[in-house]
Amino acid sequence: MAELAETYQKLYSRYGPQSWWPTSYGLRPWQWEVCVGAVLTQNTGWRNVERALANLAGARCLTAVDVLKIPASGLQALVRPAGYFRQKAQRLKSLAELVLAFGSVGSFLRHVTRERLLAVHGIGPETADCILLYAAGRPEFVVDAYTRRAFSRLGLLTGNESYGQIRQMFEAELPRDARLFNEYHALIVRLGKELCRKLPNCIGCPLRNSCMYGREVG
DNA sequence: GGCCAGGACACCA
DNA sequence: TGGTGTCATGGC
Repeated sequence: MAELAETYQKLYSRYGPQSWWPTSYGLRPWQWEVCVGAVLTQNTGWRNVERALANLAGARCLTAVDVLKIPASGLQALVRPAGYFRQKAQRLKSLAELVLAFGSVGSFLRHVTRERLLAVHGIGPETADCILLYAAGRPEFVVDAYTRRAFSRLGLLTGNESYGQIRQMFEAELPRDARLFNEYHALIVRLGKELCRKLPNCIGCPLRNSCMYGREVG
């Protein structure tokens, strides 16, 4: 499966560095903003997440302590643009509780385990891996809907693999390097946004003229 | 008006 | 264990 390393090189050549994760709303510390974004982006476009982050910043709800202090109804109103606002407000409070159980965001990121994150109601495997990779800087590969779609299109996945199977596939072949995993996931999302969702053999596929494997995609 | 977006969980067979 | 329904907003 050397294709995964080769695919990364081709995506990087095509799109260049993506430099995820954007943190520019002033939540503190910036790693907490990544954690909040990871929850808010669940099944939601990033533009709507940005509206919610701007609301939080505007209301000076900047830290995990602030999230615990604010009434649920107030937090719901702030995150409303990101959708599922009742669920996500509760999930942010649960995550803030876990963070503060470690004393600080820094301590939380150094010591929290993946299992401890997954034990939080509303934190699933992708959200947990996003937090570990993008906030804690740990080499945990993030799998999402784009990964399934793009690599199924390339014939490297059937589309029926579990989250853990896909994650293991990437982590087994690639060097465990957080910067690599960071860029790779972001590049996959960039590619995924260009792939036509409705037509598996779409002639407009961006891979058509620089196909990873020297053949038509589909 | 329908479809989709950087998921997770409850419920059921 | 796998399939299905639910949660919700905003852009196109």
